[in-house]
Amino acid sequence: MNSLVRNRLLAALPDQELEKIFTGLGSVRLRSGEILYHSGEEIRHVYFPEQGLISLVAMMMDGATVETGIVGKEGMMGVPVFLGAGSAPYRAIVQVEGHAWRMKAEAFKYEVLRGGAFYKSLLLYTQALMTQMSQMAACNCLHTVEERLCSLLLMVDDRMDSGEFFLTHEMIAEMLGARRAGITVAAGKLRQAGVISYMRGRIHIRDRRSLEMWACECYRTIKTEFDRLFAVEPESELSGGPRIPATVHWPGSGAPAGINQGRESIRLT
Amino acid sequence: MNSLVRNRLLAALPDQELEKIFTGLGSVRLRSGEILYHSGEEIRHVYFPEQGLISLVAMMMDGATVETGIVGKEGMMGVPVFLGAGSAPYRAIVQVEGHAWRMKAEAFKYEVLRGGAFYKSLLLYTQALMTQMSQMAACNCLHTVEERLCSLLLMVDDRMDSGEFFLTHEMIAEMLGARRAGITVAAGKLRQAGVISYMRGRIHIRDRRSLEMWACECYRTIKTEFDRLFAVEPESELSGGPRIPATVHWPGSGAPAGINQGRESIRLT
DNA sequence: ACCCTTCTGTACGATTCCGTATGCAGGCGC
DNA sequence: GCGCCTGCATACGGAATCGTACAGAAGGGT
Repeated sequence: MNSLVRNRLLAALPDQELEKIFTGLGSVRLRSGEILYHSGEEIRHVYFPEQGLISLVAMMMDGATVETGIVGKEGMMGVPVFLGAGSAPYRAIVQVEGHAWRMKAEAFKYEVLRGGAFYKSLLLYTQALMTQMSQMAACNCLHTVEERLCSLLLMVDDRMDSGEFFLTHEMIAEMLGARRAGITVAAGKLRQAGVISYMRGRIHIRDRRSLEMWACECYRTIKTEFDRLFAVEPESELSGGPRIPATVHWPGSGAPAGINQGRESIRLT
Repeated sequence: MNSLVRNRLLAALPDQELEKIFTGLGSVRLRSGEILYHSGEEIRHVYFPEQGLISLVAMMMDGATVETGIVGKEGMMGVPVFLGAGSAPYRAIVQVEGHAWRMKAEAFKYEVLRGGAFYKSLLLYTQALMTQMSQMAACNCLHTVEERLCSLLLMVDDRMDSGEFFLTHEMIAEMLGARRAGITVAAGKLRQAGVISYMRGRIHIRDRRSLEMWACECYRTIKTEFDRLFAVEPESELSGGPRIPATVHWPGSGAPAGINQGRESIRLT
């Protein structure tokens, strides 16, 4: 059975709790380039991506940007709300279009701060995000653009439903804090080696195994930590995967199209 | 009145709660170079530094290191415990000797996870730490060793009781993920300009204002976020600063020496 | 007083990446 | 079919940093 909720944080909830949360959720499209949070501004909604990709991006005064975190269907955008801070000094921007559930920050606080399984898993998710940031901090310092490109592609791919996604060299450059031309060179090498192919933003992972060889260890470190923190418990596997409350009424304009398409497995585990 | 508890997270607690926490605390010395947490290993204690400095350090397989977080009297070492993860993929190492309160991880979980003011402020501290990591990730990518050195010195200085502390070029190199020789060159420039002076590890900040000019914006971004999250509420300022329960019995071998020396103000605010 | 360790100063070729620029190509709008 | 915008390829001098190496200086131990 394919599930209707693909966001892992939501899908892992006990039926009762998911049902309760669900009434506060609305479905929204994530459009590439859309800025969800501006640096320092009040956070109005938290997002639970179902498809697509959102970046946490640190911005410098001269306009330089670096991605410091990445959120897809495995996580949530809006941890600062969860932590009791109304804003954060970084920007959240949609890199790969898709759709997400979202919830008003106020409602989220009200709903979640009472504790429960959801709360616990959000704490763990926060730890995972910190690991990501920490490792990226080290990675940015020690590894080449080429290695970091490979890690990025792997992390993106983990959060996608197919081995293909849309990211221009320009966008990647902003994520890695490098020049566009530098990305072209690095990506060119990967293409030459048959590891990836791409054309006008459409990137295709051709040989994932090789990509992992070219990547720095940071990718694996981060992934291992995610896996450790969100190890699937035996009983929840037996229970037939993610559930959705029977009585749910779909908010917004109905379920997003394509929700049952693509690969079934969530690869980030 | 000088306070006996200088750790800000503890000092900010209401009397009752501090008293409760205090029974679980023991006093320990932090010795330079001491490793408090090994990467990936179970965390046994959480630490609340009173003096000195602890680094969160990411380690690569080839032995390369980069600091991704820094903890002094403004914070706590052991956020992963708080978040429900028993370990984290980075190392905690004492950079500047001092002393701290520590608490068994189990007791900490039992004591803290019940909620209360402490819990709330730990959530905020987690946010501050994430900001630090995030900004450092960007900084490592975009700024020169010289700029980053300045930021580091400022962050260390903020957590010290005097404008002087012990850090060799070698140690700084490991924190910044750079070569020792590179640090010598950068530090040499600062000395030439009269901004700092140093001799065999003893570093003296001579002109803080200039140091801030040389530093990248990251220092200020991080500091601003700390200040925002831990803005002192009016009434707690009126109440005469940090308090300690009247009935406290000092754990360990009594209060550490020197606890009433040094500057009174906690500059990290 | 002397040794020995630790810390610092400095140098030099190699490497990575930047800043910038110029040209080509795919694909959309008209 | 023709422009035009966006995305990609490539080049070249220059800056930052690396890897490495060697030597001087400070200071503690014997």
